[in-house]
Amino acid sequence: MLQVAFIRENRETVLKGLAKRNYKNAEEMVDKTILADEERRAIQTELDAILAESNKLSKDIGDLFKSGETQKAAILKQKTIQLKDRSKELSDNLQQKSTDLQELLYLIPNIPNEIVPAGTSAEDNLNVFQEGEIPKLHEGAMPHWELAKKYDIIDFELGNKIAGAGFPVYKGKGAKLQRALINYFLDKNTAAGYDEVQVPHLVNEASGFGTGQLPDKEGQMYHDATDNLYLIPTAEVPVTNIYRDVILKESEFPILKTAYTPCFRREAGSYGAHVRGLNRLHQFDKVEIVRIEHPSNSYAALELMVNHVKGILQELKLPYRILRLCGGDMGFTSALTYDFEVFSTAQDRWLEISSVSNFETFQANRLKLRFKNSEGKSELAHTLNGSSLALPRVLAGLLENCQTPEGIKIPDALVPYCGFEFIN
RNA sequence: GGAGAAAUGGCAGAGUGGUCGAUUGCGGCAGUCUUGAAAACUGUUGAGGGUCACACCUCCGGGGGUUCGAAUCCCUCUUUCUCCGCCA
Repeated sequence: MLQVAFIRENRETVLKGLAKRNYKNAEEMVDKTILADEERRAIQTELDAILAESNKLSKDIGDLFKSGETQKAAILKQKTIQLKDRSKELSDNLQQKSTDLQELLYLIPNIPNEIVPAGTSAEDNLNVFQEGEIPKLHEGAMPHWELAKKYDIIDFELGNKIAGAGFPVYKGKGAKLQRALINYFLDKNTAAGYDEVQVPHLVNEASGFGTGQLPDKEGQMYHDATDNLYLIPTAEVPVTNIYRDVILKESEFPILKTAYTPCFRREAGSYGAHVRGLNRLHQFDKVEIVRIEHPSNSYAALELMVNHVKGILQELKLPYRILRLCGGDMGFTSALTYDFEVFSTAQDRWLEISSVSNFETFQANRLKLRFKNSEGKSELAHTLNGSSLALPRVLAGLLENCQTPEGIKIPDALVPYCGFEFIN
């Protein structure tokens, strides 16, 4: 959520940023917001004046009672009763106007960083880096869903029987490889200074609002209506919300957290060839990294995160590229996002495996995540997060790119974690 | 799930209707002393709105009510603790 004072003082910058996102009705929305804010403050000012007067009268009444001048006190009482009617009215108006303003602010996405390319779709993302050799596969090489069946390591039909489409069952070496990847990623992250946490997989409404999943992505999360809890779509939600309503000391920066969690996404309405196998699931595993940073350091931190993920992919020897997302493809809350994609040789397409973003103060403003700056004033912190990494597509890329006529050759870095070199 | 107790500033802990946004202690920060540190002493130290800056307004778990006036009284919800029940 943008700060209303920022919108008020930087109307043109905000409009320019929203244009880059192809945000509809930007001008109307922004002006409505500015107007609502003005109205809110006008009501507040009037209300404050009345409350001040009424506070003063109440004190006087107290004094009069003490000195026994009950007649005079009775006269003042009459006055305060009138003020009370008016203040009640104003405070109702204020509440309504504040809610209106809040609702408008919830609908306005983050302003993209200057270097974010303009564009409307994935086509316009900027390829900023690519490395790793795309292997030449042998005759009869298969996509991962066929390999999964051939070696009996992932059973999609069985998952469908138990829960539904998009809930695979990992079996034998497949299950073990999952566990190996999770441990490997966590170890890489903790070695890089990220502090490991285990967090709830269900979150309340306040947490959903804090990181920006609510109110706009309501339908993408599984929701338990009985207790009003949401299954997390990513560890970003519970981990970042650790710092909701927190005022940090400047010396506490930077804060680095990593967590493994399953992720749940309803992903309603997307079916077809591109969602086969592991490409898109309702439940998947992911290891996440989260940073809370001083505003002056957040873009340096973003670079560190990008390099960290690079390091892992290099060690796994997977061919990958890095995209700087364009305004139209970026998430609602992000100011700058780099997507990592691994090349799936057998499918002949790139698969997104990580998304690393700087949210600047957008989440912090919702979270009320602040720090005391050197002048002793509260200032919003910057939040960042990235996948390090999402399992299913790494697994898909790994199965497809590492396949040989003899079986799947496990990358060296993972062998100590899974205890076998081949799936055959 | 049942019964009882509680919820106050970073922490501890006073405050049961009228200069209480809140005594005090610890912690934090600044200073004095010291070569430096510790100790001691002095000062300072919640958040939000509003203002050029003041003034002023709001907040004592959340919401509502009584009253001219509520941290203090009433209702309600939530959470925590203790006891009982159930249980991986």
